[in-house]
This record gives sequence, C-alpha cells and structure tokens, in this order.
Amino acid sequence: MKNPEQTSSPVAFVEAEAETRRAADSSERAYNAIRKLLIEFQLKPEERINEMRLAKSLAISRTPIREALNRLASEGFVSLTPNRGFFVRSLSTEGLIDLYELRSIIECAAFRLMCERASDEHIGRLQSYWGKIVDGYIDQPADDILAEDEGFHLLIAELSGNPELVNQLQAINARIRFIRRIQIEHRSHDNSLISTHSAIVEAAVARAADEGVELLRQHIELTVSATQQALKDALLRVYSQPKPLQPLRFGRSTSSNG
Amino acid sequence: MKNPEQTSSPVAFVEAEAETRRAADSSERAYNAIRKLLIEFQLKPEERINEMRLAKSLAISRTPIREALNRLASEGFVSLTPNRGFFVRSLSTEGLIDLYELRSIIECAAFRLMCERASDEHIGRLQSYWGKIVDGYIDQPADDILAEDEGFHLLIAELSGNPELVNQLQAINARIRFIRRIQIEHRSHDNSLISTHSAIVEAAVARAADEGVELLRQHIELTVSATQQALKDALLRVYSQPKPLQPLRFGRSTSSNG
DNA sequence: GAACGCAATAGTGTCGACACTTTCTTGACG
DNA sequence: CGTCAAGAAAGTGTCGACACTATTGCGTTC
Repeated sequence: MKNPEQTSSPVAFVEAEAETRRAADSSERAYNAIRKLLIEFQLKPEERINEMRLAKSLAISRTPIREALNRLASEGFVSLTPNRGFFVRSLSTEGLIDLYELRSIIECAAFRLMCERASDEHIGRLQSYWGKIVDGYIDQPADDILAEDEGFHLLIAELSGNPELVNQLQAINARIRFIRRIQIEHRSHDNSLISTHSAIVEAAVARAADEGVELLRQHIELTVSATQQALKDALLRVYSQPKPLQPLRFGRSTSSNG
Repeated sequence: MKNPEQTSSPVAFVEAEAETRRAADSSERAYNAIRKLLIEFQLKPEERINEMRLAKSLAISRTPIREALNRLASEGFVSLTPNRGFFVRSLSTEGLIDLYELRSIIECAAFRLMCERASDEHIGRLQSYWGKIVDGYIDQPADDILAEDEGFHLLIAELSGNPELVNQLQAINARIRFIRRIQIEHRSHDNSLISTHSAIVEAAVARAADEGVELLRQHIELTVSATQQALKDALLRVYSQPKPLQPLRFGRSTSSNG
C-alpha cells in the first residue's frame, strides 16, 4: 500500500533548471519523487506531509526530504507552518486562475519582447520548432503534447532574450502541469490549439506583436475556462468518492490510511 | 545553557519577530541573517559560501544554514553546484536589467488589472496611502523611502486581486533591493519620483489603464538607467580598491574575518 | 625548474539521535 | 454524558558525527 519505487520518471520535461539547481543525489531524488507524488495527487491537497513516513518510503533520511520540501515550498507546491510541518498546497479554482493569469502576463510580454528583439534567425527557430511537431501533434500521448506545448511557449520566452522570463515560466508550468495534463486528456481544445499555435508563429514571423499577444491571451484564457472543468475532474480523481457538486470544499476528508 | 539571548549578531533588519516563540526559528534567523549579508555585500558576488564558517558565526548548526541557503537559492540570491556548495549570485548589469524588466512587466499588468477590477474604495486606499506618505517623502532615510516605495507598488499588486502578482513582486523586490537602496542614496531621481507616483495615482482614480501603464513603464525604465550607475558604485563599495574601469571583473578577495 | 601524482586538509551531503512542540489518548470531574 | 486536563505518543526542528568529494600542499620524476 505504500509507494515503493515510483522512480519510473513519467515526466521527463524540459527542466533545464539552469543555474540554480542540481543537488547531489538524495536531495534531488527526494525532490523529484515528492513532486511526482504531488502532481499525481498521491499527496492530496491540504494534507499534512509526514516527513518520517516519506523518508522511510524513499529509504533516505529526513534531511534531504526536508531540503526537497523547502524547495517545493519556495515553488509554491507546499507550504510550511512553523511547528507543524509541511502541507500540500490547496487546490482552488481561484488559485489556478491566478496562476494562469500570471502565465498569460509573462507569455504575452515575452512575445512582445521577442518581436522587438529576436533576430530573423531566432524567429526561424520558433518556426521550425513548430513545423517539426505540428504533424500528428494531437495524436500523441498527453504527456508528449504537454511537453511539446511547454517547449513551444518556453521557446518564445527564451527568444525574448530575458532569462528571468524563462525561469518564471518554468516555475509556473511546474505548478499547473498537473491540471494541464488532465485538460489535455479531455482533449477539450483539440485543433483550435494547432491553428492558434500556427497563427502565433505567423504573427511572430510578421513581427506583429499586438496581434500575437492577442492570440496568446485568448489562447490562454480559453484554456482557463477549460480548466474549471478539468479541476472538477481532478477533484473526483483525488477523492474517489463521487461527492457530487462540492468540488471546492476541503473539510476533514476521511483520514484513511494508517 | 544552550541559547543565550545573544542577539549581538550583525542583524537588525526587520526584526519584528519577538513574539511568543523561542525555539524553532533558527532557520528563519539564518535566512534573515544571510540575506542581510548578501544585500550588504558582506558576502561578495560569485564568492563561495562556507557553511561551516556561517554556522559558527551565527552560533547555530549547519542544518538551518542549509535550509536558509536552499530557500535563498530558489529566490535567486545564491546558486548551488553539486558537490561544491553554494555561491553568491553574480552581479551583472544584464541580470539586473532583466529583473527590472520583469518587474515592469508584472507591475504594468497589475496596474491594468487594478483599473479593471478594483472597487472605488480600493482605489481610494491607494490614494490615501500615497497621500499619507507624500509629505516629506524624499527627506527620509533611504531605507524608509525604499520601504514606502515598495509598499506603494505592492499595494497596486494587491489591488489587482491576483495574489500571485504580489508574490512575484515581493520576490523581485527582495532581489533588487540592494541596488535600489544605493540608487536612492544617490537621489538620482529626486522629485520626478514624487510627481510620477502622484500621476500614477491620478491615472488609477481615473481608471486610465493605458496612461498609468505608460507612466509605470517609464518610471521603471528611467530607474534602470540610473541602475547602471548605481551598479558601478556598488562594485566600488564591494571591492574597496579603486580598480578604475573593470566593473564586472570578480577576482578572489581575501576574507578579512571579523 | 615545471608538470605530475599522491597525501593531507577542508568542506559538502547525509545520517541517526535528541529536545521541544503538537496531537492523541485516557481518565477525572462537573 | 460531556468537558477538560494530564500523560503518552507522534512529529518537527536542530544538532553533532561521519562518509565521501573537492581542493590544497608537498614531494617526486623528468
């Protein structure tokens, strides 16, 4: 009933993580493992995280566990209450919408900067990136779609020339990835996604900043509305009981497990 | 007999934490202390951080030191290299400009959202906040100017209704605070700062999003150019030797111990 | 005299232990 | 019967120690 070895690494995303990170073994492993548990809701929203149990199940001591949790706290995955330990971030519609809004802000700004600054050659990279993956794009597994979509948007951030934007976007992506995956499994935006991406590329080529920004904004905002549905779905997944329509209540959910 | 109440450490920044806690705050103390060292350049850019020495000088063990450093790493103050430890973030003009650009992006977006969403009563809070501090604003100590300026911009972020924007802005502020303080000591923008802030408030009252955003953008961009000069000044401060015009070289400086 | 390799030193990454705090259990009292 | 309190159990926060890695210093070889 525990989770013996989940190191199968299902999500090997872009994670360049650049300058600031790459700890030695245990810590890194703990980080990846715990993040996976969070993304997959094996640790449930607002649940208290038991360091000792985690340590035992990962077969390492509490020190690297705590380092990983601290890192996850800085990234907004969990929160830390003084003498009571770490808690899984709560899952609320508003919180997610705020994140999407932030994402939209960052991406739109990145696009605009890219239009102003990137060389034609750079824009060409965006064009060819999209050109390479557009065929059969939606026929892939959800994880691949997600990775390539993130890659696309991340490339725009890179081409803005501001590495801080890349960092921010990566952090945001990590936090909304779980819900995006569910969304994609719903296929709730199918080929409008493809045509939008193509249009964005065209706008980039034409250096039409305003137009591209508008496309991006709509693209992301459209995603937000789908998110609401995906969120309900996620909650059903988490609390297998089909509590019909109370998706945002987190009271004391049955403290099973032992 | 273990913890004497010896607060003779060189930390006196925001210590408003004299509440009912006595233990369990080593980590927090370490965080504040190290951050102060970083902000004041007592730990110099690209310098390797010696955990043991820090631990000894703060009279706590390495565990909370490492927790604090991990936190600072997530916030971009320091970086971590696998088996070699933590290093102070490098200090480059480009890096700072990137941060200012990010700040501009966040703040402009926040202002726009505030115009769209905030109630008149909320806008009134901004108005009264500024009204309260505008008198004698530039005649205060640099730290007070800085705090109130940050408060002003942070209030806009709050009034945007998106707490993520507040978080982002706070993180950015922390990273550029050291250079902003130096800037303010230069008085390099004097009363244009006041008139600009006033104009921003007026734009908010009039819900003139475009106008306010433009004011903000210029306000921040103007600051950026002053930053370049402040940076040179900072570097002189750090490396007391007046190496004439090699502001971005970081050699090895012997630690003078204290 | 310089480059190389080896030993000694310094420093990080991780561990198990312990003190103190929170939470749960049990029993007395109204 | 419910409320509260004291003790027990569980859990976090911090510590000192140790293993392993990087760095430094020294002696050897060419």
